[in-house]
Amino acid sequence: MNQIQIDQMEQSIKKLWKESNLYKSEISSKPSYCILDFFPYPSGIGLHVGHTIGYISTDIFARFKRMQGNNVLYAMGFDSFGLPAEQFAIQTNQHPEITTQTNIKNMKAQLEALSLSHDTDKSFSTTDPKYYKWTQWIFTKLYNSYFNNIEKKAENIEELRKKLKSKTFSVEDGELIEKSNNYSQKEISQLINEMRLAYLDDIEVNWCPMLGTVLANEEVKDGKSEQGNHPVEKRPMKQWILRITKYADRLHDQLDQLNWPSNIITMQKNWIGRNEGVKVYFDSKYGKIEIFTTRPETVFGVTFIGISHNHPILQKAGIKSDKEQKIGYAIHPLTQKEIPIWTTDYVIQEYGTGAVMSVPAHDQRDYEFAKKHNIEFKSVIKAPYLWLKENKSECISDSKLLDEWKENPCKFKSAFENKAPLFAPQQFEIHEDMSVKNQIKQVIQFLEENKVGKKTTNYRLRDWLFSRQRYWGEPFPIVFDESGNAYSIHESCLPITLPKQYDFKPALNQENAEPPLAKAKEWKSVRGIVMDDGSVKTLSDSDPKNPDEQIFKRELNTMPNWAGSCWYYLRYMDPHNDSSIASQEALKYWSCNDIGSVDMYVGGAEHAVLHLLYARFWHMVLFDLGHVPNPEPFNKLVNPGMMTADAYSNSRGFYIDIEDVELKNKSAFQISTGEELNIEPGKMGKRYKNGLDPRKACDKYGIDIFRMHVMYMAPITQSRSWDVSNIKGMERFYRSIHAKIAKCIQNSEKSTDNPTKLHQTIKFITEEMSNMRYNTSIAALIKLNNDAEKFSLDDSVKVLQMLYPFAPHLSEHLYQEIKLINNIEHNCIEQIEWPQYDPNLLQDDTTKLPININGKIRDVLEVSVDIVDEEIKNLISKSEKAAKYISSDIKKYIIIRKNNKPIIVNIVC
RNA sequence: GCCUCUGUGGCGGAAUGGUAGACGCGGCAGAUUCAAAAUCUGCUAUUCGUAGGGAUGUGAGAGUUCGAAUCUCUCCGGAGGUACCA
Repeated sequence: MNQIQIDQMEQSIKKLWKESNLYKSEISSKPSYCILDFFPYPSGIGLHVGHTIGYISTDIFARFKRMQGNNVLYAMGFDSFGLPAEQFAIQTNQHPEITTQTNIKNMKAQLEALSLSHDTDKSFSTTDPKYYKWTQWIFTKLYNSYFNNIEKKAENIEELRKKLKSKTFSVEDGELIEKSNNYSQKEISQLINEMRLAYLDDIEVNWCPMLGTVLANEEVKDGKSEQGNHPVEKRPMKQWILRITKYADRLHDQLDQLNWPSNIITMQKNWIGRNEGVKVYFDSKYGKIEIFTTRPETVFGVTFIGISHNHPILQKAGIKSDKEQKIGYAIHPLTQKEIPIWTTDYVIQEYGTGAVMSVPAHDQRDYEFAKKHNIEFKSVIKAPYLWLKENKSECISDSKLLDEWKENPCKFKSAFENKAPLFAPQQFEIHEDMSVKNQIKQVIQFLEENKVGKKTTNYRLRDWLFSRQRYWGEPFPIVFDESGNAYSIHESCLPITLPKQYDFKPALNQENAEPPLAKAKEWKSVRGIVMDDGSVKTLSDSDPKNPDEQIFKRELNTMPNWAGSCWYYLRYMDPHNDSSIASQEALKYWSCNDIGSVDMYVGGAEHAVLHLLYARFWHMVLFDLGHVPNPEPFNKLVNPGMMTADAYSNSRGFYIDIEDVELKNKSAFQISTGEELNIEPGKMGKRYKNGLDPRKACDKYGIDIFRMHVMYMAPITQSRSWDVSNIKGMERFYRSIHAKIAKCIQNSEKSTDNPTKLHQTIKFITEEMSNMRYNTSIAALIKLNNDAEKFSLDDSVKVLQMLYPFAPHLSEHLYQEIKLINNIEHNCIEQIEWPQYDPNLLQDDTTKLPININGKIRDVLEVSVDIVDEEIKNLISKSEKAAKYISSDIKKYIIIRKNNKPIIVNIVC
C-alpha cells in the first residue's frame, strides 16, 4: 500500500467503527475496568506528539481490556477553567468562553486523528454549568462538614451541633474531646464555624500582582508563580481555605496501599512532611513561646530561643525585625534560668511554631548562629571518642577530650547531632544504663508529666488556600448577610452561573484588589431566604416578594482550577446525571476496585503534589460522607515518560517555532530570516516552541505506523527524544505483515508455519500487555512475522487480534476481508475474544542446552526437552569441547530446569 | 544537603538470579535492476588469531552465589523532586 491507500483505508475503517458504535460503555453484567488519562487543559496551541505517549498507551490498554471481555470506561473531558484561558482572553479581548470552546474543538479533532477509542458521549468540560453545579455542590458539602478527630473522618456539621448540644463533648484547639461543656448557643455556632472543612480566614497569602490573584503554597516555587514565573509577595487577605491538614495522616498512611510509582509516593510523603516531636513552652515577658522539637532530650542544652522575623510575639512587643537581634529573655521551664531570645534568619514562620529551642552543641545551625553572636554552649550528650578526636580544635589534647566537650563544647569544629546517651539522665529521673531509645521515650514522658511539653506530630502540609481573584472559575456557592455571616446556597439553587456579559479583567489596583466579579453589579447581590438547615435559598426576579427575604451579597472570589479536576473521574461514570454527582449504581459498578475508583490512571509526574493530593483529599471527604464507595480515587498510577526534541534558538537566545525552521546538512536555519540557529534538546512543548502536531505525523506516516513508532521507541515510563529515523522499521513491518496476511487471504491458507511460535507469542504478548509493556509486545509481533511464512486464516485472525491494539485500522481492514471468506459472526475484530494459547502447543520438542564449566560456556547441546539428568551427563561426557575443560574431580554438577525443561548446566571442577 | 529514579553495542532498547545485546535503526557484503529507490539474503559488542578457537565485556571497585546487567555495600556520573523542616 502507498500512503494514499493507507490514508483511504484508515478513513474508511474509522467510518465503520463510528457506524458500529463500538465504544459506547453502559452498565452491564460484564466486569468493569476504568482507564483514565490526566485531565487535559485545552490550550491554544493544542497537543504535540509528546502528549500522545500517554494517550496512545491508554487507548491500547482500553482496546486490549475490551477484547479480554471487560466493559471499559474510557472517556475524555476538558479541564477548561483557569488562568491561561483568562490571560489569553484579556490579551485578545475575547470572552474566555469563546477561546475555550475553540480550543476544545481543536483538541477534539487532534484526539480524533489518533483514533482513540473514547466513548465520546461521556465527554464534558469543567466550564459546563451542568458539571460545575456539582463542583459547587461538593463545596457546600465541605462547608457543611467538619473532621471528627475521634473517629478520624468527616461528618455533617449537624452531628457536631448535636454533640455539643448534648453537652458530652467539648472543643479544645479545634479538636473534639469527650468532656462536658457549658456552651451557649452563640458559642456553639462559633465553634462550628471554626471547625468547618471549608472556612474563611484572614491570613498572609501568596499574592501575585502580575496575575492579580493569590496562589496556593503548592503553586509557588522559589518565590515565583508556577504559572508564568511571576514574583509573589505576602499579603494579608480574607480567603476561603480547605482544612486538608486534618487529613494529613490518612493522606500519608493510605499511600502505602496504592499501586503508584515509589517516587510519587515519596514526593507526597515529603510534601505532607509528617514529623513526630514535642512541643515545649517557654515563658517570657511577651507571653508564652511555644516551640517544636524532635530532640526533646537536648532540652537541658538550650542556651537561647530562636524565633522567625515575623513571629507573633514581635508584633505584641512592637518590634520590627529584619536582622538577627536579641529581643529579650525567656525562662527555661526546667532550670528556671533566663535565656536570651533571638530573632534569626534560619527559623521560618511557616514551619512548626516559628520558634526553636536552640542547642548549639547539638544542632549545626544553632552552632553556627551561636558562634556568630557569641552565645553560650552547653553539651548534654556524650559524643563518642572518635568523633571528638576528629572534631576537636588544635589546642585540645587527646587525654582531655571528654572533659573539654563537657566544659567547652564551643571549642569543637561542629555540633554533635547524632543520638547517643545523655551525660546526666538523672535530671529526667532516668537510670544511666537505659538504652538511648528508651531514654528519649522517658524524657518525653518526664516533660509531659511536668507539664513542660506535649508530644505532637507536626506537618509541613498547610491548609489549602482555595480562593482566586479571577473571573474564569467556578463561583462559590456562598452568600453573606448584612452582618457578614456566610451561608451556603441551597442545593436546589445550584449552579451559580457566571455573569456572562461584562468586563472580566482583574482589578490590578494592587492596594485594594477586588476580584473581577465585583464589577458584576446586578449579579453580586441577590434576594434570598435562610432555610431550616441554615442554607440560603436564592430568589430570582420572577419570584414574588417573601416576608422573610433578605438581600445577600455573593462571594466574589472564584475557585482555583484544581476544583474541577478534583472529581472529574467520578463524572465519567454518569456524566449526564442531574440529581447527583453520579448515581450510586454507576459509582459502584465502575469503581469495583477495592482501593481506588479508577483502575488505571496515566499521566505525568508534574502533578505529584498538586492534583493527586487535592483529588485524594476531596475523595476522602466524599467517602466519609457516603457519596463514593472507595477510600481512594486512583488505584494504579503510571507516569509516561516525556518527549524531548531538538529546539532552535537564535543568537539572542529566543526560541524559534519549528514551523519557521529549515534543516540543511544537520544545520538549522530560520526560514523567515535565513539566520543560522543553535540546536539544543528540550522537553517538547510551548517553552521551547518545538511541539509537533500529531496530526502532521499521522498524515505523513499513517495513524497505525505513528502509533506503533511512538510505542516502540521505549518503555512507557521512559523519556525519549522525538526521532523519526527509526520509523522506517515500523513501515517495513507494517507493509510486510499486510502483504503476508493478504497473501494468506488470497490463498485461503489452511496451515500455519510454526504453530508453537504463534502460541508462545500469544502467551508472551498477553502477559506483556497486561503490564503495558508495549515495546516488547511489538518486538514479539515483528519476530513472529519474520519467522513465519504463512498463517491459516483462523490463525491470521489471532495475529491480527494481537496487532489490533497497536495498529487497529490495518488489523480491522484485513479482518473484514477474512470475515467475508470465513463467515464470522462478529462485525468488528474487537468483538472477538482475545486469543487463548494452547498449552499443548507451547513447547518445542528440543531445546538448546548450554554447558557451563566453572561458569563459562564451553558447549551447547541440542537435547530433547524431557531428557533425564543421567542422559545429559552421558552426553556431556561424550562432548569433546567440554572434555577439554573438565578435570578429573568434578565437585558439583548443577542442572537447572524450568517447567521440567533443562535450561542450563554448570559443572564445577 | 536530603529523597526517588537511572547508568548495557555506533543509536533506540531487550534480558529482574541461568547462553548479555531479543527486536528495530544504522553500517558492511551479496541478490534483483541499464541505474537508483524499494525489496530480499547474510554479517555486524570489543579484542587476539589466516582459521578452528581464545580472552575481555552491562559506570568503577568490592561482596554474596555453582552462576550476577539483575541481590548487598562503597564510590562516580546523569535525570527529577525538595529544603534554613527545628
